[in-house]
Amino acid sequence: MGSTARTRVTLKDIAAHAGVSRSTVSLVMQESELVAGATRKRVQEAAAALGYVYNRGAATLRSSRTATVGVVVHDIANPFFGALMAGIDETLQAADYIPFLASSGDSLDRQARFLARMREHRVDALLLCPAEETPAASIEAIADWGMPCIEVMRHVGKSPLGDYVGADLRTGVINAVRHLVIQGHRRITLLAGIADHSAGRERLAGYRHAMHEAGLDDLSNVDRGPLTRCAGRERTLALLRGNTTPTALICHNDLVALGALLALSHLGLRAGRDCAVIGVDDIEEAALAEPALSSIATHPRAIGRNAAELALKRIAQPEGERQRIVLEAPLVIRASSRISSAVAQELT
Amino acid sequence: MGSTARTRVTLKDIAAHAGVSRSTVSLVMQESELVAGATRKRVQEAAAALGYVYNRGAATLRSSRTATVGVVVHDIANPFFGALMAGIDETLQAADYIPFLASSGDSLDRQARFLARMREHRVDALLLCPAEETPAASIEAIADWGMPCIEVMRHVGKSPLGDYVGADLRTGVINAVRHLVIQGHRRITLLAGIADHSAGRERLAGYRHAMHEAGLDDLSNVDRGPLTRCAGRERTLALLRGNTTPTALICHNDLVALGALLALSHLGLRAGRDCAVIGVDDIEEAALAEPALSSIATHPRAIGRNAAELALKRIAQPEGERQRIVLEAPLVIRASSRISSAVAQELT
DNA sequence: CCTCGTATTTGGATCGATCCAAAAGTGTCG
DNA sequence: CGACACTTTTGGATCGATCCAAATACGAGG
Repeated sequence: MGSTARTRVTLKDIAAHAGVSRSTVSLVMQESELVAGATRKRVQEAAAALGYVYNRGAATLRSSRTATVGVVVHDIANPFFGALMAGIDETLQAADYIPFLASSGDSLDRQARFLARMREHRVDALLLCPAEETPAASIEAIADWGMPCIEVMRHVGKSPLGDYVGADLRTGVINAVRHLVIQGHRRITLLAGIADHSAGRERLAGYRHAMHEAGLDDLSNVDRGPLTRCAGRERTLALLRGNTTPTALICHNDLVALGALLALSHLGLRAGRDCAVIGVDDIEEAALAEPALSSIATHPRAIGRNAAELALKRIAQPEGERQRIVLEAPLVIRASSRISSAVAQELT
Repeated sequence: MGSTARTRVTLKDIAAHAGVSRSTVSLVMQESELVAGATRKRVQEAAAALGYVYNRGAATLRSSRTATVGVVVHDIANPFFGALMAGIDETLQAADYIPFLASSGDSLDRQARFLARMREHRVDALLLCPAEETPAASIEAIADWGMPCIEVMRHVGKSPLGDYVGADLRTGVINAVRHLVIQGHRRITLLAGIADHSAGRERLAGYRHAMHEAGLDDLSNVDRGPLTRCAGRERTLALLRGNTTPTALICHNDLVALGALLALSHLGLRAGRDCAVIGVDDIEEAALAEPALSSIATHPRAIGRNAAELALKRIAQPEGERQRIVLEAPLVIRASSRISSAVAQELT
């Protein structure tokens, strides 16, 4: 197979070899229906014989389609975004698109630099988990560039400006609170993050709504802090040493919840019996924790798939009606929030 | 800021606005030293005033540099590869390069499709964790295409054909076995994967070497199976129910090891006291498991950084001498492999 | 003032595809 | 046989940058 490094094969070479014009070869490459079957075959054979490699850059220059999509996440090392990316990759691969990836580290500066680069590369669309504090103007600017942008998981402003794909965390948290209330819990604390973004606000709204519904407004308690496993452990320890200790914790994500489980076992308490714990995301680890962790499942892979599909649709119809896809975030009940260890069940 | 959608600004427009030629503007964009300071400033101001966006596609057509790099991993949802990717992204961002990402799912077919696409996009280099069973010919073919390729974590063939970045798992496993032997363990089982690739062979070589060194050849026991957390649990249960039960387990990766911990606690046994467990990768979760998991640290982020740096170097010097970078994989000793719970220490 | 070397600037060709309007080929039918 | 409709094919212009050899500007020295 090893070919000698001769000069690069272009459409012109194929045209000469197959006895047709450049234009015809181009049409074949674009899988156009215009060209006759016999001709198409001859051209394809010539291309194969010469070892032709399509030059997408050259095609882009004329047609301004790149078959690429830009993806920005906060931190690709976080398993949640890994799974999200897996869903995106899967869908794009099937459509012969390829993702450019960047981690913003929740820094506006890095996000801006990446966006500028994506613009230079003329990606066909952008999948953006906006960094904290991203101003609405940035999203509008992207639209202004003529670049379709899908906001994923978070959106800037009160409600999404354009296309959006996320999980229904509000309902998820409401279900979680109801599930706890039914079991007799009254002092339910929300372990939230510090930053103020849509995904955090949704959780908070669900929590407030459900606590109010249960007549527990005056027992509402929101604890704000960092969102790592370690922080979850420390914050839980602090809460349990306070004077009004909660009987149940709803955590911003599973990492924090797993930290909370560590804190409980460190104090010799049993999650579920002594204090209920519920996380968010239902990462793989949740089911295998000891005791198994109840969690509001956000299905990152499915979100990734939906977001990528929406991006492809928007590329095809740039002016189509904007969509807002909100996937269900069902509560998965496991031992960490059950007094008795009855069989696992799911609430919608 | 919202500009109306007028026709796209090109070098020609800037040239007209600044009263110079296209060529001069081009030189400014390339940050060439040739152009006089005053002219440069005038051009830059004109570009800013007109809202110019560099068209990298057009530049590529002529210069055949894309400022992109292709990255192939097996599964981006795996936290190990997430961390690896974070290191790659970090390094590339600093150099104004951008990664294309694809998950091969360890499928040769998907890998081949992605490689073909990368070729069409003319990436400047490739970072490849080769899928299982990748033939050496594929790697040679990539080189033949004139595309620098860095093998990461795994390499095809006995030893790397070209550039390679990985971790010294052989020494890591040797240290693990020695650490166990010193504590009196003799029946040490290696929980390996099924596939035959370099990373698996290195672990095995280390294991065989150290067992031989300790005169334990006839007690060597390699168990092959799937590499998930669940599989780790099941495989450990099966081993402990066998007739010659191991007193220590060295697991292919931390996921398997965490599964092993679950199995032990399920049987009412305590890891470290009743059976030692050591994993590979030292993922974040390892330190927080209960009991804390000993692990051979592969530092995926550092590997990602090194691999990306090597790629950049190879782009600058395509014909430079091939490199083989093998990072240390130190054994991090925690409670899961210690009889007494002495303070944590590290072995090199 | 002219010459020569160095520092800047420039026009035209070029990279490799697509687009478009027009040309060529094919078949049907009065 | 010629008109007409329809299917295929084609040449030239074009996308927006870079490359290169040649032109020009500038300054110092004779």
